[in-house]
Amino acid sequence: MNIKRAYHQYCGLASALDVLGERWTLLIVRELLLGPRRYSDLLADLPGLGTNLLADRLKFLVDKGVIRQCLSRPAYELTEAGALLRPVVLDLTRWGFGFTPDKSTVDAVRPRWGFLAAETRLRAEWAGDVDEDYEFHVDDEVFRFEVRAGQVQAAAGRAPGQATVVATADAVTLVRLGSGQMTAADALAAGELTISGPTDAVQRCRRLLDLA
Amino acid sequence: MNIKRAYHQYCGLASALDVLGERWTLLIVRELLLGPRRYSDLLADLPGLGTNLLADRLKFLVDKGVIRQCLSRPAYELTEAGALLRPVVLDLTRWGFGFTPDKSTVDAVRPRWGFLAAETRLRAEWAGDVDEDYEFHVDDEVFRFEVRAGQVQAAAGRAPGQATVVATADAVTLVRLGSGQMTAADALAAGELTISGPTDAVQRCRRLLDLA
DNA sequence: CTGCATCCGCCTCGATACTG
DNA sequence: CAGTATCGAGGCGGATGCAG
Repeated sequence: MNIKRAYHQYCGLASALDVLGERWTLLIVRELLLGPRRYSDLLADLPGLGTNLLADRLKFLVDKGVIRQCLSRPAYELTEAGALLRPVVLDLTRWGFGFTPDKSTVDAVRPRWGFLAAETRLRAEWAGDVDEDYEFHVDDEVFRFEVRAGQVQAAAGRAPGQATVVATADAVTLVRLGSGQMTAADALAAGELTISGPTDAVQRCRRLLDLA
Repeated sequence: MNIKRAYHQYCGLASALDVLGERWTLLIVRELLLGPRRYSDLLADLPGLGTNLLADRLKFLVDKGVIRQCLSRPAYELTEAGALLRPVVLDLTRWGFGFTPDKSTVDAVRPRWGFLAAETRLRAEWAGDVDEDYEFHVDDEVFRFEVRAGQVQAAAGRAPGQATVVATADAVTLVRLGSGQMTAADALAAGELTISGPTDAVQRCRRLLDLA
């Protein structure tokens, strides 16, 4: 059980795949990108993943230093090394949109996958020198972008204070937007995406997320 | 055989992994990053990969539009969609260097993996407004960076014309450099890396590849 | 020899049942 | 709730066969 299959290649990519290459592993990382999650949450959001396999993967990732158990709560979170995977996951997600078919009934959808699709459109260089939060209400869950000093942070949950802008959409719409199957203009016109708040802040939010 | 295991998630990352997530797939893409390669080359450079599995993977990637058979030669090459994976592969490689152990005798090494490690250090924003080629002689193979109008292209083989700079190193040294196990200064001092050419061009080459 | 296809043993995966 | 134990099915790895 401890003898894992490895590529045994002296190469960074092979090393990365020795850690992340097995089935479900990168999807578990994706689930943790927006903050800590519990075992049962992961299991519920990854249909088809067996409970034994989830336990194996979590143990392995903890051992590799990609994730860790939270100190305060019974949950898992990314370590600093794991958080470095965010650009990789976003790049891969963008690339994968070229292969995402139209929503079929057999496909599962989750609010955070929609929010992740929104994040793939994030152009951090447009983060103005403002201090504001943009909330995304996706189906029944809430996420946010925190803009601070030209940096943008994505996380689950409501904004700490009052959000400057509140966007509302369902997950399918956000994935359609991210994959280019639908334009922001169309989604807004159809009422499938709403962005409310002060006009100038809404403009900044739309520019930041390429929702022109 | 045609019923492949898929995640059935409406998410770009899951779509990407449905294409790239199986064993060996991304390593095959890596092998094609520097130009077309033949079936037997791939087999030789991917020890442990069975011949049937390589045939399956190639067929699958052709079907997905990530690679294609060359028209002129009996070889496979990346399509435009496949070439878009370059930043993903480079990012993953960089990340994986954090998990690359010191060279052990059981690990395979290939010249192009060394060159890839060099490319992970490429900072295209430092590509000056020059027209020159930097050749890398890695073990018994030759690769090059072509700098043209602020863009950099990496490929296998000698430079079309006369290379402005010629760097020489073995693959292990380049992976050590890429993974931060060794500094360029140390490699140069030890003679494990040599960079020859006009002084100013050598400087540009070193700056471009963070070999200060 | 190159470019695969076939066969076989093993290990991983996925589902279910069970436990602290 | 958070895992562990078990087991059938299928993907994987290695050896071999075979056509061009």
